[in-house]
Amino acid sequence: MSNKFREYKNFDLSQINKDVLKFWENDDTFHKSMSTREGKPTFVFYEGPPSANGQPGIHHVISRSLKDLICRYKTMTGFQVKRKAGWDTHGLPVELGVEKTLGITKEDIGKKITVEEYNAACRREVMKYTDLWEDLTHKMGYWVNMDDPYITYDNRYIETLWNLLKELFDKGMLYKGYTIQPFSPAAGTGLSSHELNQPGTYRDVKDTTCVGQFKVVRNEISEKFFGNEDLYFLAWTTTPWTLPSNTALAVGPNIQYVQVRTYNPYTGTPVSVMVAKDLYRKFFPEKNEALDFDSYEAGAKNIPFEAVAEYKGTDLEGIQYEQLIPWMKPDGDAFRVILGDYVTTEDGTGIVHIAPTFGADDDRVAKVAGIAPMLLLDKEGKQQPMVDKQGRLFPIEDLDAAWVAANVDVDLYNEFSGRYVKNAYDADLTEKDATLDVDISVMLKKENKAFRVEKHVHNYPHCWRTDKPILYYPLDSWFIKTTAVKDRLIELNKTINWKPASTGTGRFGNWLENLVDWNLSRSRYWGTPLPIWRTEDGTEQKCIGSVEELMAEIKKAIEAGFMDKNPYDEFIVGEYSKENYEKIDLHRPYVDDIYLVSESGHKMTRETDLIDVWFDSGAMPFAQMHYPFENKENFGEVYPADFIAEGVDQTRGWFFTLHAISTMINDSVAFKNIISNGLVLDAKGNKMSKRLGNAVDPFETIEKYGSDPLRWYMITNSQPWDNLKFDVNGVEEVRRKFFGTLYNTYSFFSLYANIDRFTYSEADVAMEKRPEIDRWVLSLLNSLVKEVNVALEAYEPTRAGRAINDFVTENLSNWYVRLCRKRFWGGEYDEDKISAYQTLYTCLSTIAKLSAPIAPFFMDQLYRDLNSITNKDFEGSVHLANYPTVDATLIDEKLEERMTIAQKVCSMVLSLRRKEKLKVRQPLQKIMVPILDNDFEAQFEAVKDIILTEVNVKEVEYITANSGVIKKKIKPNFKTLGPKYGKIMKGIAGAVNKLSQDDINLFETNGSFQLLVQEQQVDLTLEDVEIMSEDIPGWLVANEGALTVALDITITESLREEGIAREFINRIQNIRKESDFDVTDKVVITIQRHDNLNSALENFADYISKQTLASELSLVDEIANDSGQEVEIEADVVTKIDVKRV
RNA sequence: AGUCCCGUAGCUCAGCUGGUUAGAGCGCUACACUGAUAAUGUAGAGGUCCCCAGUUCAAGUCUGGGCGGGACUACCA
Repeated sequence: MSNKFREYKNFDLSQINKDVLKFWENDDTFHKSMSTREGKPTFVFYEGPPSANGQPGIHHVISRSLKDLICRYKTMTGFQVKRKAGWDTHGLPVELGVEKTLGITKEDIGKKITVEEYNAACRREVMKYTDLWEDLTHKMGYWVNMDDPYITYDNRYIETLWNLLKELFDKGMLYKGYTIQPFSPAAGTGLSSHELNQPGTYRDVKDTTCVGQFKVVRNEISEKFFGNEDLYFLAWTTTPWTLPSNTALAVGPNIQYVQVRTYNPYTGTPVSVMVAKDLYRKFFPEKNEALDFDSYEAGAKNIPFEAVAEYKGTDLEGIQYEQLIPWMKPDGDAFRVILGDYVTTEDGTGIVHIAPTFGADDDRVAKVAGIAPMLLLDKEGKQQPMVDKQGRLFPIEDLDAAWVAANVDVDLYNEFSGRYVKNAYDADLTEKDATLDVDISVMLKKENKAFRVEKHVHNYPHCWRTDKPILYYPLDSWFIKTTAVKDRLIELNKTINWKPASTGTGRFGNWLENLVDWNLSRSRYWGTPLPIWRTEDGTEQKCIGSVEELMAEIKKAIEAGFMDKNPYDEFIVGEYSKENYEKIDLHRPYVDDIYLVSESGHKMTRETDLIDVWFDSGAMPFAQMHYPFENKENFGEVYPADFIAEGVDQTRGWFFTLHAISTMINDSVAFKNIISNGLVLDAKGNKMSKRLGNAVDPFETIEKYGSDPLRWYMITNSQPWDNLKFDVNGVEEVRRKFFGTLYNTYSFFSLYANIDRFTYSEADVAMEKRPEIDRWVLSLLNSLVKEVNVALEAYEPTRAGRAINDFVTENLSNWYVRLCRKRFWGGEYDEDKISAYQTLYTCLSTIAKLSAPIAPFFMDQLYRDLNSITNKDFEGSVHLANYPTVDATLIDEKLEERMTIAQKVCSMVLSLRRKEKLKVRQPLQKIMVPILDNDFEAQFEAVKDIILTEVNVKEVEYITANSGVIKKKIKPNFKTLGPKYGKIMKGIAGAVNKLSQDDINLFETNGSFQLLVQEQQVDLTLEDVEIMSEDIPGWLVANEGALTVALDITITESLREEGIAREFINRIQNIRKESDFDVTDKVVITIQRHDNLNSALENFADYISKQTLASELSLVDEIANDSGQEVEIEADVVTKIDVKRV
């Protein structure tokens, strides 16, 4: 094997990507990265399962890069990081995909196609794009263990879910309740939100609306609001049929309300009403303000009014009112004013009528305030809303007689019992018939309970199948009582390290604060079935927690005669193999065919609901291990997770369900650290979508650039939690700027190392023997190592990547390598040269390790290219190596500081040369630097040589502060003076800036100075100001911050000749290069005489020869036309050079 | 509508606990350099730090209110 460093012809990251993938495959590096860490502390990572029924996009690359880099980093720092891949396989998107593929709708399931066939299609559909996903995972270098992924439709996975559900059931945390959902009485079915989003469902309709007048109960709370008249709240509704179900009124906490004295327009009764200030002009036009109160007659068109008081919403909270339509009584607290954060003053009265059974918001705020809904008891003993499933006010005869006797005012209700709430639901009625809304409104008018009744056009959703209006209606659902553990959820959340913190305290924290019970039910087919069986009357129920338990219950059911045979007969209890679990299917329709027997011997059927797919994924810490059936003892090794990362859109999804299930089951967090990343937008900041055609194909990008620049770009361009405006040009820039520079640096190293046969076989050159610049770059390198470690420990990869980027492009390449080039080429293979090689090698190797988590491909290549030759700390792959740790003894802040001075001075001198049009090749005699303190002189002296070489100047002259030639500048130090003097700060600044040179000198000698500013004495010390040199009159001077440099631009004859010599060297080098000579070839040089050049050539012949590896340099009178090359040394000074290889 | 994120040069982003010339890279223009060369250096142009108030001696930075972009949740009398 060659012991030369590999040299590249061209730089192709895409090719490197492929080469390294092949290497990892052959070497089995991923598995090694886990097996070599056997016995080490574990770092637990959870993979949020993607759904494989959609294609992977570029946005998946960013969250997976984040996941991957943390896991690789932790591996390198010595942890064993197991990470199991997973697939999310259930849910609506899969079903919709299948419906589209098969050309059917939900209604066809069970009719045109059996549930069995349908679910089989789902099972096929869901894994449609697994190949693509695995390909992306592979190509982008996302290391996750795909040997044995968890799959949510797997029976073992479902069995764990059942087990968890049973645990919740046993704890009393699983209950059946209702939620308000869109419901179509005409179709007799609930509608999903996506059905409601079908085009054409929202239509403008004209309905009778009613402003109800709710009479306030006069008591201690309300007394202060009362005058002579009765007091009422006004609340508007577009659905008067819900008024009988009213149980509360909501006001906006920050809305202003006015109390107005007036007359009811329909009855002429004097009343006092409460309405939002922003809206009261709608009811009380300005023109009526002047009307006389006493001369008002009932029925007159213009009604006098008078605003008497103003209140804030919060002032009204708790006021009680009389039930508007007292047909029946709710069971519990009701009829008071509550606060609703969603109340607006856009329309209506700014006071919202609350009917918890017919509005989702209503239900929510009522629950929070402890207000009871209006529920009836039907003949079956079930609680019902006031409207039945056909859309009728519940017929009295359908209600429980005893309940009716106790709660219903039958005389009042009889007139309305059985009426349809919308005429559209009644086949016998037409648009012309009076609606329930109208009849109720008329009734209220008569009873002095309506303030305004009018027709109103509004937007209302309709059933997409029947075209009839939908109702928001309470439908049965199973819930998890998450509110019972709300405090604990909040408490545990505080222990989680969120990146960014605001998502944890804000978005997630607020979500927990406003937690409602988790609605678990889904009326679909492809998902985890709810394992609850019930008797017909609902009095007995069983929750099944395992297949074993189900088998036992089936056996009982067979004995009781409810089942003929056990469909899961072949299943072997206690045998956890894949094969065994493939013998059964816990999905619908199979579980639906299972009937069980209750304790009292009744037949039980399964609740047909599926569970929310988010329960599937949130339970993955348990279910991926088939806990507790397997892995019960070692569960603690993989729980809780140290780290997860997903898009911020998962906050209320996966993040919540993980947290909630873990808290409920184990009273523990599910994850300790979390990065929630933002979205990937297109270059213009628009959301990417396939439909708009602005989506970026990750495969194309990786193919073109390799995944390293893509990953590096995504990580370093913006903080992960900010949205990323994805621009391919940025990827290209990263490729060129960062990877290109690093590649160039390596190429430079390998080129010369191979020439010198450097293989790091020598012992390390002692630090104190290394030149300043080596110690400097190593100091910076260690500062970098420290910073990168800190950043990654804090889960802030952006900071880490940016720091590495700066070091490589600025310090290593543009400064270290540029200044050290001459040390590598030519000359002896001495200690200085070895030191240079070792230093550069260390930098490159360390950078490879530091960057490996972010750019795993190129860095592995680089690491192996370097270490396979030297065998220094060679672990076969960078991903098996140990992450660099800081050697604090190598960090020298003074050294870093003075090199910064050197860099600045060089840049200043170069800038001066440029202004004077003095080429850098022209040597100059000296620069002058003002020295204001001893420390600065020492610092400068240490980097003097570097500066002089870099700017091609022969010497430096220090000018001391008191030499009198320096013009000084003084600036106030706001940080020290501000707190001391406050208000007169501006005056002080003005006075300080005006100080003369003599004042400054006096200040410096005395160490203090007094000023009188705005009649106040100000004592300044040197701490309070910054004194710096500004100018050296008579010289060419540059200034930057506190630094000042003067350049002597006199060119003596000797300097001129040296300049000419360097011009020649440059031309000769060019010729060598054009002639394709090898860097080490010796040459013979012949130059044609020229009067302007001769003496320079004679005086600097040795210098020229040495620099160009010439064994002979001779001057001739003329070089024949067919040989040699014409060169221009200065303007109009032309001669010929002939360079021949020996 | 609520909650959260973002708004600084043409573009992508820094700017620590408030401190006085607001920075970098890319792009643009000009010049230089040339044994890292499909590199590199120097300089220049380019900013009402989204707007309005407030706190402060001092605000890109803190507070309040808007506006714009995005996400999630919800959906209305």
